[in-house]
Amino acid sequence: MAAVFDQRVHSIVALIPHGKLATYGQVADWIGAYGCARQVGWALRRLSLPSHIPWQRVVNAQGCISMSLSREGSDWIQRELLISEGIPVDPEGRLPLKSFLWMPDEGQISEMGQLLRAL
DNA sequence: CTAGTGACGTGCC
DNA sequence: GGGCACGCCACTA
Repeated sequence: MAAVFDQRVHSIVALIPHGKLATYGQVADWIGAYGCARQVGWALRRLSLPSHIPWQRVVNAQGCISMSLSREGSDWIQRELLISEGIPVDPEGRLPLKSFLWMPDEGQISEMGQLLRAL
C-alpha cells in the first residue's frame, strides 16, 4: 500500500525529462516537504523494480549516486540507466550534476501544483 | 517505548 | 577538497 507521500514523490519524479537529473532535496521541496530529503529516498526505495517511474534520475546534492549495500545492486542499475540516457557516470558514481540538473520553468511548477492538488 | 540506522541536506570547521 | 553535528522521519530491533 502506497502512502500519499509516496504518490506525491512518484508523480513529481515522473515529470523529470529524459536525460535530466533532480536531487532528493529538490523533490522534497517541490512536494512541500522542505528538509525531508530522506523521506524522498525512502519513497523511492519502496518502489518495486522494474518501474515506469524514472527513479534513476534522482541523485543526491553532492552530484553522485548514493551507493549503499542495502540497495542490493539497484545503485549499480541506476548507474547503467543514467549512462544509457547519455549521462556520464564514473566508477565511483560521480556525475556532472550541474550540467544535467533539471530546472523546471513556471509552467512545469504549476503542473506540479495540479498533480499534488489531485491527491 | 527507546535507540539505532539510513537512496539526504545544510552549515560549520 | 574532507569531516562532523544536527535536523529530518520511516523503519526495525
